Amino acid sequence: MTQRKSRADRRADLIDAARRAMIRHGAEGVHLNQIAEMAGLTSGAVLYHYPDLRDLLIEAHHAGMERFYEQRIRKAAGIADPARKLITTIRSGLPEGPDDAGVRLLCELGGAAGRNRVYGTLLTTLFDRQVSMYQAILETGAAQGVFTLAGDSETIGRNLVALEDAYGYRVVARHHSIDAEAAVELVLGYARLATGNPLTPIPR
Amino acid sequence: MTQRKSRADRRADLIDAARRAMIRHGAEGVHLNQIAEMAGLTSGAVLYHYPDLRDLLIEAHHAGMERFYEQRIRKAAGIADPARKLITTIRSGLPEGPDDAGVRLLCELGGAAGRNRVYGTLLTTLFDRQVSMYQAILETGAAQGVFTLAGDSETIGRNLVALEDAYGYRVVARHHSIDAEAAVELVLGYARLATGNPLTPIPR
DNA sequence: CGCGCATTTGAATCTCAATTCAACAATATC
DNA sequence: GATATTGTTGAATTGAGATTCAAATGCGCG
Repeated sequence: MTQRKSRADRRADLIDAARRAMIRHGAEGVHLNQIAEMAGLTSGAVLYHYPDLRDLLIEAHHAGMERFYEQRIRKAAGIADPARKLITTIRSGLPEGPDDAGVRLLCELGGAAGRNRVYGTLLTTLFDRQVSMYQAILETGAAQGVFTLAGDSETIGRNLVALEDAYGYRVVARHHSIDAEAAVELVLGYARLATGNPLTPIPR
Repeated sequence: MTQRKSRADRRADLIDAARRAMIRHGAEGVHLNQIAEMAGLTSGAVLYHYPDLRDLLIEAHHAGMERFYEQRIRKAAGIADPARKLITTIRSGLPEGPDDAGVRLLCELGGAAGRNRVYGTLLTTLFDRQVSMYQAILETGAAQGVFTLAGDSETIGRNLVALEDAYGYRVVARHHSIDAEAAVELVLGYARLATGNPLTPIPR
C-alpha cells in the first residue's frame, strides 16, 4: 500500500495531483482516476478525502493561482529600481514556454469562467490583484520621476495584465512567431510607451 | 419524426447545434445527446452524419470563428474614415455582454488550444487574420496622415487583438467593473496612444 | 502490547453516455 | 407508382468512469 499520511498532508498531495492532472487533461476533461494515479492512490482514497470532486478541483485551481501570484511577488521582491522591477514582473507573468504549468492552468480556466461563477470569481480576483501589483510599481516609478505615465496607473496596470494574459495564450497555443521571448518584448513595448522609460533589459 | 433533410443541410444544422451546445456546456464537456437535442434529433442521427464527434466539434469551432471574423469585416466594410473604422472594428471584437455567443466560443477554445494542436492552429490563424485586418486600417490611416503610429503596424495590431482577447475574457467572466463598455474604452485608450488620434466616438 | 481510529484498497455495483443496428419513413429516380 | 436510396428512430449493447463498502492495514496511544 502507498505510504499512509495524515489528513492535511494527503489533501495537500491531492491538490497538487489534481493541478497536474488538469494541466494534462484539461480543467473539465480530467477524470477521478487520473487524479488518483497522479497521487499514487486509488480512486476510493481520493473520494474519501473529497467526496465531491468539484471541491478538490476548485481548491486545486485556487492553489495554482496562489502559487502563480506568490511566485511573481517573490521574483520582484528584492528589486528597488522601478524599471528593473517592472521588467522582472512582466517576465514573470508570461510563460517560459508552451508547457509552462502555471500559465497552462490559468488558460484552462478561461473558458470555464464564463459558465462557472466560482471560476469566474477566482480569475477576476487574480486579475485585480495583478493590476494592483503593477499599480504599485508604476506609482513608485512615477513618484521617483523615472516613469512618465501616459494615463492613470489603473488603466496601464490593466493593460499590462491583459497583454500578458493574451500573449500567454498565444505562447501556450504555440503561435509560430510569438514565442516566450517575443511575448515579453511585445508587453515591454507597451510598457515603454506607457511609462516613457526605455526599460532596457539591463539598465545601468 | 423530425423533418428529413439533405446531407448538406443537416450537416449545417448540426454544426450550428454543436456550436450552441458547446457554448452552453463547454467545448470539452459537451455530450453527444446535448448536440442531438439542440438539433432536434436523436444521437443516432448525429452519428450517422459524423461518425467521429471530434470532426463535428472541429467544424463547429471553425464555423464559429469564420462567422466571428466575417461579421467584423462586414461591420467595418462601408466605413472610409480610418478613425471611425478603427473604432467600429474595436467594438466588433469585444463581446456585447457576458453571454455573447461568438466570444464565448472563442474563450472555450483557449484552454484546449494548449493540449490540442488543431485547436491551437485554429486560434493562431484567427489571431493572425485579425492582426492583418488591423494593420490594413492602421496603414491606411498613417498614409492619410490621420494616424501617427507609435510603432510598427504589426506590433500595434497584435496588441489591439491581444487586448480585445483578454478583455473579452474579463467581460465573459463577469468582472465587476470591466463590463462591455469599459472594455471598449480600455482598448480605445490604447488605440489613441498608439495612433495619436483622439478617436472620439462620433468624429466630425 | 493491544485497542481503536483513520486511511487505503479492491472488488462489486451503479450510472450514464457512446455505439450499434435492424426497422422504418421520406425522398429521389426511373 | 414501384423501386432504390438516404435519413432517422428507438431499443439493445457496450464500455468507461463514478460510487460504494467491507475488509485490510498502518498508526497513535493508553
